[in-house]
Amino acid sequence: MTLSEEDYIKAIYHLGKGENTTVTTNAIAKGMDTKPSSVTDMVKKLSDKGLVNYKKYQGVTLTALGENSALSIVRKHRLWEVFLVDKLNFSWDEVHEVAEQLEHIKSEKMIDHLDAYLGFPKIDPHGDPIPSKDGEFKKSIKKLLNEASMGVEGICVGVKDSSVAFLKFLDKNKIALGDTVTVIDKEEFDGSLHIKINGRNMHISNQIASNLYLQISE
Amino acid sequence: MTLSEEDYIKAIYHLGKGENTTVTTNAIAKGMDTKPSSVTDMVKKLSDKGLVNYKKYQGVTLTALGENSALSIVRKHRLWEVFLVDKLNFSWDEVHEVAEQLEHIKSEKMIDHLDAYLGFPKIDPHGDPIPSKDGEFKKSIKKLLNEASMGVEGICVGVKDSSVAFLKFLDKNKIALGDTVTVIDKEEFDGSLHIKINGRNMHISNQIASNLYLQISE
DNA sequence: AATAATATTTAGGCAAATCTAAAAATATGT
DNA sequence: ACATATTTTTAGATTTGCCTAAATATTATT
Ligand SMILES: [Mn+2]
Ligand SMILES: [Mn+2]
Ligand SMILES: [Mn+2]
Ligand SMILES: [Mn+2]
Repeated sequence: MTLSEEDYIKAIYHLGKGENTTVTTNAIAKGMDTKPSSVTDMVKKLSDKGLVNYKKYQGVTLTALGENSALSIVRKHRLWEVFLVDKLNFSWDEVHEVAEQLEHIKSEKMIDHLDAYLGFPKIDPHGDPIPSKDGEFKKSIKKLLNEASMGVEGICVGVKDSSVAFLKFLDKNKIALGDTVTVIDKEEFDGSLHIKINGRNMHISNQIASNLYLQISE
Repeated sequence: MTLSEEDYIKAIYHLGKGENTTVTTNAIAKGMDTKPSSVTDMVKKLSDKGLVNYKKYQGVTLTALGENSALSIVRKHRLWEVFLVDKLNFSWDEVHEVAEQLEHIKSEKMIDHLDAYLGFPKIDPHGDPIPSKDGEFKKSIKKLLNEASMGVEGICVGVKDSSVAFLKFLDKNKIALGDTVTVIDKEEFDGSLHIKINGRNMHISNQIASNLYLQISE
């Protein structure tokens, strides 16, 4: 598989939301910042190679082979992201572009050794799950904290409001990315939440809760 | 610079022996396992970009810009080789092919952080020097073992032939980088050498001796 | 059901990097 | 010095991945 083919397969996988729903030509073009005619060309090629199911005007789905390939690329992408954050001190918002390149390096031995070296991580720096070598992983959902039901547990993986004021507030209150959060109780009146964060009980306003993303694994 | 341009620039650098000697079209073709006509095409392109000096039928040399680029690629290649050996437990005969891919990843921040993470190594797993960020490195004072005089003692710091076959031969015969070698005697007839390596006596052919670099302690 | 709007495909072309075959320049040998 | 051999360049073709413009299919609207 060429670099370009890999990027298409990965895009089709993501646009199909991990589940194998049909993806349209225009959606792929938008997702990859290219033209629909280019997508048609490539989709034919991928179909010839048995990576996607394609019938004119009907959109595409990944074949079993295509889905395996997609998971393998996603695995590499996310393992490299962990490497960049854990070992090279990149911050979570700097890794994507580099991982976009690293995911195409071809060496099964390298990626397996990297996996072991990183301690077989289960999620990447954005809280997304890392498929195992044989393509298995837990599905997870990203939700705003104020939309999580009572009792739900998740990992804090991002902010909606990235203003300095908000980030300073989080810092001051020792809320950081990667923290484990459990929803203990919700106040009907003002939408505020009682949560447990890294074992510590806290009461946070709805305004805060509606700007924190939680990754919830099923 | 494209991946292919980078590989050409690196090949020209190596064929020029690190010194900036003129390199011929055929030499590049051989070194890169491609055809002379392809080399001519690419060399024109590199010349247009100011990376090489080129006049028809006269061969090429790197410009200052070209040499800087070459050193930057060599730096990346060798740092990744150190990473693979030191962190991912690759052996020195397995790293070249993967480093050939990794050297093209574009992120200055990543390579500088990698350098620091590896502890600013000065040589790669084959004993070759690693250029610093600004393209400086100590020219290696290494000498081929078959060129060393009798009685000379040195440390094995690199190989000239880095083919898998040769590296495997060395492993099998327990010859490794860092080993201390003393030249006991030289056979005039076939150029073979009697050496002492880590206290063990050995008789090696001229072919082996002419592919092992020694750093001689004066 | 006919028309308009949108989505998708086809046709034809371009740039990068490669190749083969032929032509031109350079180097070598007597 | 001249013929021959070798090296290098040119000409023309191919593949991959992309593009624009035009044609065609599908979907939405009246
Ligand atoms: Mn990519
Ligand atoms: Mn990620
Ligand atoms: Mn390379
Ligand atoms: Mn090396």
